[in-house]
Amino acid sequence: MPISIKDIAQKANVSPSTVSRALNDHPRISTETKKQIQGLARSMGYVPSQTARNLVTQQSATIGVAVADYLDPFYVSLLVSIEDVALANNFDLFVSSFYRDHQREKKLFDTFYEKRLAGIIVAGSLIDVGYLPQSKRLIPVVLVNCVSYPFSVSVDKLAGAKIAMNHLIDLGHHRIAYVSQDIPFNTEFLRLEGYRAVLSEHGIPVDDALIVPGNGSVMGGIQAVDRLLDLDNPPTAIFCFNDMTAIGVIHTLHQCGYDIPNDFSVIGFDDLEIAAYYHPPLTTIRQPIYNLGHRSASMLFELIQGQEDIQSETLEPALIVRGSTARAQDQSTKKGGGAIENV
Amino acid sequence: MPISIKDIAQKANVSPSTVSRALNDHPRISTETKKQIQGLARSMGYVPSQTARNLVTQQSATIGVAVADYLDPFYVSLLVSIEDVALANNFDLFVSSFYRDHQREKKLFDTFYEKRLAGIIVAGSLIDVGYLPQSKRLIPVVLVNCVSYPFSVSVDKLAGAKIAMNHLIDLGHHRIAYVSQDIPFNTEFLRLEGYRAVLSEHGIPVDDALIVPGNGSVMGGIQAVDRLLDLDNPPTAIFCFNDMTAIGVIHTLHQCGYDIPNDFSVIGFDDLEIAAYYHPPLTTIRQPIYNLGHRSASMLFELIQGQEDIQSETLEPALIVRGSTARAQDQSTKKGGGAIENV
DNA sequence: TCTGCCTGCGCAAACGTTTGCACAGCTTTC
DNA sequence: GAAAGCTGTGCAAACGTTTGCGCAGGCAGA
Repeated sequence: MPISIKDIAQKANVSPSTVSRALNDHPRISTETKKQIQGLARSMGYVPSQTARNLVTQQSATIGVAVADYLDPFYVSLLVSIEDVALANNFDLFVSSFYRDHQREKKLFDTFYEKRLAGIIVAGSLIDVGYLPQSKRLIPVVLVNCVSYPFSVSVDKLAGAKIAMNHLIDLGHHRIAYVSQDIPFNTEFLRLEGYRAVLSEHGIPVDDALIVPGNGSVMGGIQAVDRLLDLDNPPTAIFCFNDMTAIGVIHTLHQCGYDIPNDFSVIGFDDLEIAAYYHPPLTTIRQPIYNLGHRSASMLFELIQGQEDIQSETLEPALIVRGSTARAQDQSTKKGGGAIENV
Repeated sequence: MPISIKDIAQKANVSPSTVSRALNDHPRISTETKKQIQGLARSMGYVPSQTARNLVTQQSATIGVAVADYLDPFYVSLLVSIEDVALANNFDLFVSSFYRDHQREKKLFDTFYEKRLAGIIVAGSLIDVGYLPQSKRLIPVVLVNCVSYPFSVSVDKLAGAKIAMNHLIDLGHHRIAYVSQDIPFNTEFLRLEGYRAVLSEHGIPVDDALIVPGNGSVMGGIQAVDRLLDLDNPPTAIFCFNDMTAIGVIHTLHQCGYDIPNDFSVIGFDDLEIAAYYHPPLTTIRQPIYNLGHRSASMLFELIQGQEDIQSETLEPALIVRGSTARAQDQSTKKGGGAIENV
């Protein structure tokens, strides 16, 4: 039984409404009683109940954030940038991870709704447009990296994949593997599309054996390498779904005695903090994570405030060249063009 | 205006209380009306309001978790294990990071209290015993890694530091640096104490120049190396506050052209996932993170349920030898014992 | 002096639930 | 056949706030 506004009212010989007004700096209250009540509240250790306030005002100052997996630092960084915006608006965050499980994602959404949160941001959603009917339930939802949803902020994955592939091809690689994500959702498709498109542009046939499944984590990269090394004709470069995958890939190649980047070029996606500090430092495609979170949160607040003219946004990725990619060893001077048969 | 229990009541021609009982599987309700009301609720898209429920029952099924910094994977892993226990108890988590800022930590605690959460777990607290008077406010608080607090679960940092130091000394190192944490709180002191104790045990004088400040992040490790390499008589081994620091240390040593572990042995603390996948894989002191979170959460639930006989717990760390430490180059056969003067 | 406005405060309803109590109708027990 | 118990439901209070409305007293303007 924490102390309530009524307890203060009783002690101050005023009504609860006066106390409420005093604590909320209501204009129609004398400065004298205001001071007195505020002092009393402090000395009695009063802490307002958000629960009661939310119930009566029918709104809450917290937004829900669901991320695919907060063991992936990408999502944590995203969280931090979202938090910045939320704090600036005096909102706080209810965050949770659904561990890339769409059942848990749906359940999480219910939880958010039971808590009557002011709005929701979902990053790495597996149920995508599933939010369309749900969001009729009068609570704004912004999706991160989901272009099919009307209120979303995304990084252009297709462009990112193309930049990565062009980088590898510019280095003279033409036998390039792609380690994917096992869960087929849009950002995965776009990367694959970019992979294929760039190969075609350079007249390199797509070899399906070089497209191996990962799962977005280190372990996925490890398993992928096992498959790639078993190939009769292994790749010379590996484009990875994300940095965590790339770390798994490089780690395993190291374990097998290979040198990176001399034996294999490896490129990641995300540009996590660890990418710069890994050994070798990772060449990767940078997602502008801070902007991604910042814009998503800003968009959500615009929705909460009832703005109408809101449009999805797309941010551009960038190539960050570090130490995990290098010129292809064998036919390093053959650059692009022409249908080059595998060795 | 989401639909409420009253809307259902009206449609079903019963009282709100009947609806409430039907939805909560109250025993004294006919199976017939129960079925009908539950079906109606589903078809009308009813979602109960936790806000209202919490207000009337004066309790909530969510616990607050404050971590020092969720950019450090250690705390994220901790979160995951806490979440496991919470979910098993049908509670959810309100998590937030205070970024090693004690102002933000205090503010966070207020937020938790305003939300009238059922209990609180704080990991990496900077205000320690500050929770003693606060916790009189009838909300249970469990601290992780804070031995001075009566309800806490900690890893024996002193033992961990000693194990790390003994490992280095066993490898023939006697000029060993320690990269600390800048914020002086208890787990920092304990590591330093272990560092000093083991040196003394082996008759090695403590050289204060070898104790350099970090800050628990990669950047701290980077800056520490700059200072260590400037020394007239640099160390041959480096004991780091945690794995993130160790990564910064190794990265910088690599940048300077050194080989790890041949030129320098580096040992971390925590055993993050990345530790196993770094290059070289990190030798480190494993904190039993899963148990740490699991026991903390369990303890919190015991407190919530009003159990009385609750005692703090201490978990033991373990040495994980991987590739970042090796036998000292020069006088590798001199092992332990005797007062060995620095070269 | 009367009218009207402003100031400072209280009353009471409302938010959406839960739950103790009451009670009507039925069934069982002796 | 009366007493006692059980079953299913409704009433109303309660949780801790906020806020529209009302009102008393003071003050200014005419």
